[in-house]
Amino acid sequence: MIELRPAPERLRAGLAPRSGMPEAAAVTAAVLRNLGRFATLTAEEAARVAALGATRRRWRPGALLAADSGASGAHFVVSGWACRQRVLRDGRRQIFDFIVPGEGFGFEPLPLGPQSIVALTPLETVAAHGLMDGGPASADGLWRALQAARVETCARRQDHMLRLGQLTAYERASHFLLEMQWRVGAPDPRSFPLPLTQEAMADALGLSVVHLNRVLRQLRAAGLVEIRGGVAVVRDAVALAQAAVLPLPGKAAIAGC
Amino acid sequence: MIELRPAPERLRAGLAPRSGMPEAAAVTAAVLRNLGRFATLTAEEAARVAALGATRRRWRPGALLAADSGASGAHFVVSGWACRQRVLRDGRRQIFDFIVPGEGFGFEPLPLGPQSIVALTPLETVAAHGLMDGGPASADGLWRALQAARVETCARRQDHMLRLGQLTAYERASHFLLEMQWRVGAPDPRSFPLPLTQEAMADALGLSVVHLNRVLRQLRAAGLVEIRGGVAVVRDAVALAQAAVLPLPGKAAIAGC
DNA sequence: CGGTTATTTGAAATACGTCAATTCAAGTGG
DNA sequence: CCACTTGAATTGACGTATTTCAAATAACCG
Repeated sequence: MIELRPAPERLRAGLAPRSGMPEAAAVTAAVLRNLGRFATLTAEEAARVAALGATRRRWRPGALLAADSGASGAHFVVSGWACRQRVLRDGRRQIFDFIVPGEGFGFEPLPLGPQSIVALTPLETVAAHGLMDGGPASADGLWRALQAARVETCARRQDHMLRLGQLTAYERASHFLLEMQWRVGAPDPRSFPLPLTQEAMADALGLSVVHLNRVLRQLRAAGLVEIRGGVAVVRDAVALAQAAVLPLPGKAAIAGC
Repeated sequence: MIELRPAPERLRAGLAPRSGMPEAAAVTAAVLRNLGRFATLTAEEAARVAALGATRRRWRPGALLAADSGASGAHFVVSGWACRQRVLRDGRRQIFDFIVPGEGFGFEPLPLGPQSIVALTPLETVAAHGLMDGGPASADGLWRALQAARVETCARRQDHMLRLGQLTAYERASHFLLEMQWRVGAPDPRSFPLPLTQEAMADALGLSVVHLNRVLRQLRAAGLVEIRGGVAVVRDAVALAQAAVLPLPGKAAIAGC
């Protein structure tokens, strides 16, 4: 049986080529798209975000973006994927959360404890300095979007705890993939970029790589979802949601810290 | 072999009798002790907290203190234990966190998500309304204490994720007991109140009751810790800490650019 | 193309869950 | 003080989910 050849760039799926736009704005397109999910921004606010493009910085996979007491300031990831994680002496690591293009980190005013933020793919960030200069009043939409994003992050953490504590491996994987589909929000609802190694997913879901691999094979065999070349293809969204047990924080479901 | 008889009140260990104090202040003693862990309060601030005693309210085990979108306001638990939890349709439940005497809930400005706060023992709360009237400046110590408590809560949640995702049952139980010892901060460092059923602990740690029971038996047999009559007795703190696999800040990340 | 890292698969070990029953402690009412 | 009840703790036997070990592809990268 002849397999279709996966796309040439495997782990670059998070890097979207944006050719037709003015350079500065193109950099922060993902950020605008993401913030737009939470609140509508005024033209002035959008311009303020676009201006951040000047501070672009590149990182390679494995780079440490921020460490423990991370007073490194607020940033947005404009392309590529990162994660928050913590590593034990014996090598076990727990990934607390992934950071996808358009999302930020370091907005918490206080140190968050012994965690570090690490690039999982080639990555680009921009600094979020001065975004809120002038206080909440001067940029209401921005402020509300950032606030809402933080709330959603909290909700996601709860979902993650529930996954780790109560769901089976099969349910965990399904639920995780659904969450990612919803977060990444690709134009085509039937597939979305997922430039993660199985090892990274396993460390997030609290499973061994081997077992995650088997579970993914099950999902593939059952015709629910298929991951190939850094892209996840959803073949049966209904069945996938059913396998995931938990409803996603799609609408009114939102959690506090 | 004759066993010592456990204390008569089994699950009441969280209810400390405070007889020698003036009534109003006695109610909130646990709150003052807890906030004192994070910042020193002025006499004026302490009085403000003590005044909350007038709003005392009682709940019985199983009572629902706050529900999903619970805009029920901020409260302190002054005696007894509660938890934040979420229950699945099929009955599985994940306990996200326990709330011990002196700790508060509902301080988040935003709606709680699909979680509820439930009493695990007979419980008393006071409302925290008006605590911060006049803004942060008027009660600096209080404000810093509450802020620090919130940060600690976040850190605890990360610890919990790490427990659920990476630690074995034995390690989970050890780590959990250590955390509780530290939080409850009893006068005698060799024992502390733990008025939780094994079912509650199991639901927090993502284990079945039966297996948790076996793990606790192992810990007892190994001479590390013993739970009896709602009180945990730490017999070998060093070995317990060792079993808990104290996690360390993430490294394993390449410093790159 | 060769070296490296990721994915995939098999077989065996084990950690953990389920089912079912027993014990134990505390409460109730006679 | 003694049946009787109820809920929690405990234990055994057994099934299953998940891990570990080991090795073989397959994909990627310079």
